[in-house]
Amino acid sequence: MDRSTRQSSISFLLALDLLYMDAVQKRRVTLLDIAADAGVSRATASLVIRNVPSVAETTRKRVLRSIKRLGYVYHSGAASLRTQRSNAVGLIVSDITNPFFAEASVAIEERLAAANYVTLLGNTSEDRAKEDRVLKTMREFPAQGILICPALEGNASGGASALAGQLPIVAFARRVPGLDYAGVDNAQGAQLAVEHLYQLGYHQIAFIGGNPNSSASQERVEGYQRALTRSGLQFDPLLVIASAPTRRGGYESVQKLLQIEDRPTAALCFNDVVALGVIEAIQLAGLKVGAGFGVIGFNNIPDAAYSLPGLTTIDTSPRQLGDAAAELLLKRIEQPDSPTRSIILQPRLIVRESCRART
Amino acid sequence: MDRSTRQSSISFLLALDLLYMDAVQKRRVTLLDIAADAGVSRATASLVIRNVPSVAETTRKRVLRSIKRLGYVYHSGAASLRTQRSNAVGLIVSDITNPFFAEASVAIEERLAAANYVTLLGNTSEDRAKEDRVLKTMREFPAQGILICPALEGNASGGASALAGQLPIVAFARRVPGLDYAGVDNAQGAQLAVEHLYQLGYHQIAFIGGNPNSSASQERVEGYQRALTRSGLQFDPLLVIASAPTRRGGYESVQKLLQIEDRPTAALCFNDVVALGVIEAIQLAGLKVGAGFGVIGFNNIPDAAYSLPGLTTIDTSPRQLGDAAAELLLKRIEQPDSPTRSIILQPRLIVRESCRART
DNA sequence: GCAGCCGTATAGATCGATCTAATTATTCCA
DNA sequence: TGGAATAATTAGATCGATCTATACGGCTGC
Repeated sequence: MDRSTRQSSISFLLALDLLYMDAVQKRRVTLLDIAADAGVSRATASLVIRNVPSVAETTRKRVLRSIKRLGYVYHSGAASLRTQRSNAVGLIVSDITNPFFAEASVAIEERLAAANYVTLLGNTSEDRAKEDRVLKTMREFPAQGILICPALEGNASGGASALAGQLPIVAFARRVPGLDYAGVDNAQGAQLAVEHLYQLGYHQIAFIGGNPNSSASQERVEGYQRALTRSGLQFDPLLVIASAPTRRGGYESVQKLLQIEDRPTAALCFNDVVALGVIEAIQLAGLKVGAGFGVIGFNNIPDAAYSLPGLTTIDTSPRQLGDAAAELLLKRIEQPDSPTRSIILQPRLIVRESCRART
Repeated sequence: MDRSTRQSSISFLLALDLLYMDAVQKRRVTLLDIAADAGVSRATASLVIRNVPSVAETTRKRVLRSIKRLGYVYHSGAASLRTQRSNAVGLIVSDITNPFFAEASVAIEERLAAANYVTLLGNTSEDRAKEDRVLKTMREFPAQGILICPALEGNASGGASALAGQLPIVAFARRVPGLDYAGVDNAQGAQLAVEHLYQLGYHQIAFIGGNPNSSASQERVEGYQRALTRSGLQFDPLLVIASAPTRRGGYESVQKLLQIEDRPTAALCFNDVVALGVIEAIQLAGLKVGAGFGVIGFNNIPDAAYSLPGLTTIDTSPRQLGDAAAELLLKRIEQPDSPTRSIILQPRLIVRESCRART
């Protein structure tokens, strides 16, 4: 069946086609079919589906009727090839199982969808090799831009850095040298937390959790240290206990914490999930979270409000973060050669019951 | 600059091109450029990048060198158009913020990536309108198949059902009539839980959480009811308390629970997150979770092991679920006309401390 | 009556790959 | 050494849309 002859003997071949569709194979209905059916050219049909105003009302109606009648489905892949815009953006997350990233991802997906982009998801599970694979796939797709929270291990995303000039790409939550960045003022957040603890009378403060490779962790430790110094307290590297950023990580860190002589009276945790693990373990050890032992988290995930005791934490609003990151990327797609930008969100202290005035 | 003339006067124009690339605009390097540079045809270049063996070793090397030299990037979008395979699959989740779905999504993304598919993410936030929009976008993309956990509100995904014949599509975690389905034997899980409670001496058992519109919830309530009956207990609709499937939902449900005369002594919760909320609220009310009041969750999320007390729960292995769902979809993409299939995973009881023998 | 213009419609080239069918090089064996 | 068999290569069509440049009919105004 020769495609180019179809236009000439419209209705006859159409009937044939419909028969074939059910019996042999469902051939895709294309603009050419629509054009033939409506008695216009491919070009005109294209104008109609794109809502270009220069089409006479009567023809538009006729084309729309054909579209409905034949069950036409738009093929954006084909359009992408011609327009050179795939309307796809890659979202690379180190661990979408982490509530903070999950929230941020939702915000990103929403913002992108609103701007008419499809989100390509890649979860790296903190694995650099997987990250490189995903990056490659997305670039070849080709995605019009990429949002990435780089996997840890090593200090920066080599793959992502390398693409910097070639593809709009924005880092979020973790810095990558040379890239646009949306993040939280981690140092400031940690500082707020430590000052709060200090004012309540906690003077032996540990920092629990976080991977030393992550910029987020580095910045938080930095703020922690700065606040200690400003309050006239001594910074002791032994009080910084690294762990996986999970509940389990927090739980297990407490064992180390309890072995320290001159045992800490409070802990600033890398994030809320870690903090919840710390709380369980501390309580299990017979200490009283809230009065005897102060705990502060980071991120203010929904669960934080419903733990017992309620978790005092630093709000970092992942949704805003995701929104900001998506916004940065959209801007960069528009202007690929603009200078790199950063958006740093200011965190807030949320006071609950997990650290009250020390008795 | 005429594209078709380029092939004839290779090196001269190439030099020009490179100059232009930096200065004016970076034109994409295509297979035609590679072919010209390597002194072969477009077709041969294509054979090389696809690793087709029928290419002489010397030409292969020559082409590969050109690819590297010109910095060629494969364009799968163009290939998709020709091969009619986009290598993209849509993943539509009602709420990826829910740890259960997050885990399942990770497994899905991994399985799809292994099969060389890109995952298009759509988060519906339980919003049917958003769901329809996402479905449309993905169908037009065009995705080769779709994995969907339909949004609630109404009882079935109208949009998804409608696409059943036209596009490979698999439902997971929540049933959709007429579609392939990967899910958990919810009734069986609930039954295990109730039997466990009964044997430990809890005879006044409530069911907390879950949206009556979700098939998962319906099935769990069904199993709950069946187990009660088998154990010779009375089913009381008042003991079934609906709520959002969140920590907050569980927390708030406890208020209603405590107002019931002849107050329940145990609760089977719709999921672990709800259960954690229930535990907090119950403890706040001065009851003792574990001995005085039994709580069982559903899903066995990582947090369940680290709550205090450890949460007895029904393991539903979201990763396996995601894996099974992806598997179903891949099979259906291969054989679009095969009869619909279901994979129902069998849950296991995980005993921890949140319900011990009733004292 | 004719140039000029506006509103519509369209033919044909194009995006960047792959596929088909045919062509050219090379090898092998009688 | 000739001719068949096999290996390697390629021209041109194709996927399904959009874009550019042009054509055409009708209307205005001088």
